[in-house]
Amino acid sequence: MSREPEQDSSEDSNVLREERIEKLSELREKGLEPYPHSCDRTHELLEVIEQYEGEIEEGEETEEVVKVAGRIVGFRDMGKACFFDLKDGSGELQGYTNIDLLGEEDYEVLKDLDIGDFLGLEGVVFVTNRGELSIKVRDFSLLSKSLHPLPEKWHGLQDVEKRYRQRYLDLLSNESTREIFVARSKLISTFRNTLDQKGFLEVETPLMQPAAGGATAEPFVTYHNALDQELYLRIAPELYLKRLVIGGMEKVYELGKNFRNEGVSTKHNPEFTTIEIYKAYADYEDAMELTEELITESTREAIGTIEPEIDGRELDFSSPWNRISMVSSVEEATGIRNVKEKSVRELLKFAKENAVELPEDESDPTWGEMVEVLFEEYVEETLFQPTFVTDFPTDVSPLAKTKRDGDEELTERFEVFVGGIEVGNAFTELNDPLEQRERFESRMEGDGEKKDEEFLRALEYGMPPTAGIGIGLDRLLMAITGSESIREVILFPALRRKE
RNA sequence: GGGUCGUUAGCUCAGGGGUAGAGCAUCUGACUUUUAAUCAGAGGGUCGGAGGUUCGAAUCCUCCACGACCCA
Repeated sequence: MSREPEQDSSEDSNVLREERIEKLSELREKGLEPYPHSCDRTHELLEVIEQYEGEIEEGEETEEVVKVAGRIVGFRDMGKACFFDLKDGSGELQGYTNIDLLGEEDYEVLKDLDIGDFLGLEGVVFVTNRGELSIKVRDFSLLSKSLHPLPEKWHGLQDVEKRYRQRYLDLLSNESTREIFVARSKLISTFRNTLDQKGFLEVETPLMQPAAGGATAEPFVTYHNALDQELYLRIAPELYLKRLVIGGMEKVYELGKNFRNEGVSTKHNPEFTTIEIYKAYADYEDAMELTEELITESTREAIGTIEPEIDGRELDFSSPWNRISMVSSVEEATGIRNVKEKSVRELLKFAKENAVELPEDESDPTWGEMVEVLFEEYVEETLFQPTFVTDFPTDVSPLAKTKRDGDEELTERFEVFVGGIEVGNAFTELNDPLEQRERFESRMEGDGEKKDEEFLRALEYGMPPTAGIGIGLDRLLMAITGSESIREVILFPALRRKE
């Protein structure tokens, strides 16, 4: 069902906006264009600060004339002189001018500008009586007029809904928000740089797939008219990336979005960003080593430390990280002995006695599913320090190879936990095509991993021993910034359309 | 999907049956080195929406919308 877009009812057609629109025509009457095409600048604000901070004595001023630009974020009118704060992408700098510097006519124009307007300034740099580096403005030009007042500068924008819907205001008025997204950018580029340096190729595989595989999740469905078929937004790139390994691309990664048509929560957004990495001739031990390096280095670049304080505790990424097998972790946390030998019935009994709720759709759980349920209930959120949880049960790991010691109940699979959050999942990839077919088929009854004939055919051509890693970048960013909600690390999180 | 809480001026927030409030922002005036500038004055509201109870509702009740948190 499509609906006509509705008039934006939040548009505050109020007095403040009317006043500023009135100012637009006044400016044009004076021959000043409020939206010029370009501006001439010599310095970013931070460059001015770095060049002159501590270099000028109080009362002195530079001979060099600088041209800067930015948004007015504060204005202090003293009558025939005024101070204002200019902000650009690099930083903030105070401007000073007076009626003698500008002449009466220009000075009146300047005083009539509003907080939020973009301004180009020309002047010399000096230090005020109070010791603040400032620019003494001899000329200015309006670069862009703002029609709405900015959020109050002291408290910033607090309304959570408005922060998400109008993220630009959040970014402008809350420095901590800006820092998170700068960190996000650095995190992502460090993953890329590190892998590129190691000779990995970045690849792109379909976001729209004829069958949604590689994970267990409800997909979004869409439709291609010319092909006359349904397509699914991918829930994971895994099965395509393995085809590439089969095709001889032995070290590949893909960084991008996955889509899952499921609940929205503090840990789930319908579209989220992951990086998946495949390396031929490697196993999950190698994967742990690579995961540790990638996460540590990208954390260092993103937030400037590998020992951040989160919730009053020090999160320490120093090597080596903790490793514990899933079964041992469950034994430790629940007190159940010899989980490996316990029957499904015994584990179910324990769960029932301890009021552990099973997933709705698990009427007839397997041993592995029970171990996983107990792990999630008793262990997961206790894993504050970076930890590898290894050797997942086979029946919850349909794409992972079983243990090399012959134990078919367990796989060479691990998940990484940081700050109590699952941030990664990796395994020695199952490359036996006939076993993979059986694994798919034994799970066909449930809602598990769907069989993908095209993928199975590719696997039958032969895939070398391979390690695969998936890391949730939103989750990782949450963990290292101490964000309580995934919405704090996604610029435009999914929200219900507002009427 | 269920529970709890929230939605009041552009922003941040008070007010919990009896005339709609403050600070910042805006507007007017004063002030030529201020910095949350200061001082004097003014304007600004469908109290999220719709019903209901009441002599009277921002306030109590019901439903709806959106959001936050917890649970599924």
